[in-house]
Amino acid sequence: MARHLITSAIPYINGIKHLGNLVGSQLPADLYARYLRGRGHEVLFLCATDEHGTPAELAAAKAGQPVAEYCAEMHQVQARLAEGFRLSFDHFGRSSSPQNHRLTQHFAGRLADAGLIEDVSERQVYSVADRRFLPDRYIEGTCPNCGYDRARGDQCENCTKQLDPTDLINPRSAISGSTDLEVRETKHLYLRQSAMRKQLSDWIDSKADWPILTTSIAKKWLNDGDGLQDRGITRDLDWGVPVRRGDRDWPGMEGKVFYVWFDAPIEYIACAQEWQDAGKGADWERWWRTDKGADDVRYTQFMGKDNVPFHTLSFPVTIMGSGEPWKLVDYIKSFNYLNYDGGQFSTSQGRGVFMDQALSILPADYWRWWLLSHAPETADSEFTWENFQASVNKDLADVLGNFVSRVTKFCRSKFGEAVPEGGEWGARETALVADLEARVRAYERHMDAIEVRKAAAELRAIWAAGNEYLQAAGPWTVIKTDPETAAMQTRLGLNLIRLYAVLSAPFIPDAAATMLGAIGAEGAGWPGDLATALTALPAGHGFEVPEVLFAKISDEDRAEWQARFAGVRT
RNA sequence: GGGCCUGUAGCUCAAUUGGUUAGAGCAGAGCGCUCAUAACGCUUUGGUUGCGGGUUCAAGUCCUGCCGGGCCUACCA
Repeated sequence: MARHLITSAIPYINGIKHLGNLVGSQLPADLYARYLRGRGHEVLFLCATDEHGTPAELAAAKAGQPVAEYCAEMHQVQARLAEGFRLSFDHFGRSSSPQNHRLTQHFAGRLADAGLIEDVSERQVYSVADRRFLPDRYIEGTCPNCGYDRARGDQCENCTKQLDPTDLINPRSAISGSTDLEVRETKHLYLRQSAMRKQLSDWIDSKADWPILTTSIAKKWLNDGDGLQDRGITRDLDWGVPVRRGDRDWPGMEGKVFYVWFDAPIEYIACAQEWQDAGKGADWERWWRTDKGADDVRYTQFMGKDNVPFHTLSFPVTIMGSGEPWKLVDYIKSFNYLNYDGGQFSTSQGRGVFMDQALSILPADYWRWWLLSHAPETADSEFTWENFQASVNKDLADVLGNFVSRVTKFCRSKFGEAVPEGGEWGARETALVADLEARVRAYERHMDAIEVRKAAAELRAIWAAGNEYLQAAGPWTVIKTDPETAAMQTRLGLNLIRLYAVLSAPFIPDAAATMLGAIGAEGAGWPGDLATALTALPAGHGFEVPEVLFAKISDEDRAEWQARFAGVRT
């Protein structure tokens, strides 16, 4: 059995995430983690909240709270929602943890010792009224190119021209609207990514099996213009990891913090320490240090495409540049965006369905199934209520839910609530087993390759095979003339429920648990040989008819939700 | 502007990386079944693979030019 380290891109702290965020990283990561655990592998699945940066400070200010308090609260909110969606993190950490502070400072020290950090003096816009330096996009003004009066300091959204904040006419703070701005000199640390360009390039080139989306973004950044640019890794903010060189002060950097994108990926590592410190495990370094047992770990990261540059370039520079034997990522699974009904999901504009709203409408499994079976793997995909209703009703209620229902109810009415005895498999059963053997192995291949949509399609076909078999076998007719054979057919049907529960658990864990509970097979393991797996429930084994697994979404429900979520979240 | 991705049936997606007659699910039509959440099964209609050239014995796949959609473009994270 292999050991798998899995991390999901860590969600930003400033609010509740929407379904697009969920399907882009945390949900597929959970699918993979659950699958690998199901196969018996040792898994460490980590996620955390990303808590630093200007937006967090502003969100806290807006909420009228100290930023630390705000982040602590929002972390709890996100943790509860993660539980609600059954995200099976081994630990859900915080990038503001003391462990991450220490580790971030440690990495910075190592990188400085290796000559990969340099001081750069630069001029930045400072807002006197806000008493802070403003990131480019927090400065608004009139576009010198097209005259649009709400152009941002990095780019004009109207004419798409890239801008420098000092280009803007009548610049003002996007935070307060103040025009009391001045350009001040400030010193920052830069990570000399350019010095490792060759090493990174060779490394990316060696990853021929990565999704095109991942490697093409990485190569673009490596080769665009003058090649990979160095990157500022410090900011003039209060909230963050104070700039220190390991455990020493960093002269000239007093009062500054590391840039959120420097400390956020390091939290993947620190999170393992948090996991251990929380008493959930031991010896975290055997997951992260190749000199301490991690050389047999396979490390897989999940993220939306916007995160790819940081995971293919900046974080690897941090790891490689440290000169220490930290585990590098083995596979990066990246996703496109999920759109909402003709436009984008938007956190800032409150457009779409958010995690808390989703759970207030329907249980997690409904969302998990739709989102995963429509994961934006090759291109952006789109959520519509019609499609959601159709998929849920057909796949979950009709194909799977109704199968469980018809088998258990038929058995109860004809044989009672125990697996019936008698009869032997014939040609039809042997053919079914052969068909399922091929399908289950195909399902495993897709899951191993993290081909999410293909895996979902195969799983659905496996469910459908049960209905096809029942229809062809017709135990409700056979029982009139040959009760023994009908008993055998019904017994196989009950065993199929057990099989389906195990196979489906990564996608729909709650329903899978209900199914296993109903047939009294809670400890059922991953199927090896299908003939064996489908005889696991012996004659005489008791079961119960479960409640309806999936209720259908009515046209009225759909219309009501469609209307409710047509506007913006307030 | 530059780069990348994408365009296949009414809808959502496949197509073993250049190889028979382009396949699934949904929706539509017909038939069957009656155990089941009016569920299930079988059959079936539906495609000039965005458009035009080119390479090749062979192109959805490669090249090229248009047209459309999307993303990224380094100080939001």
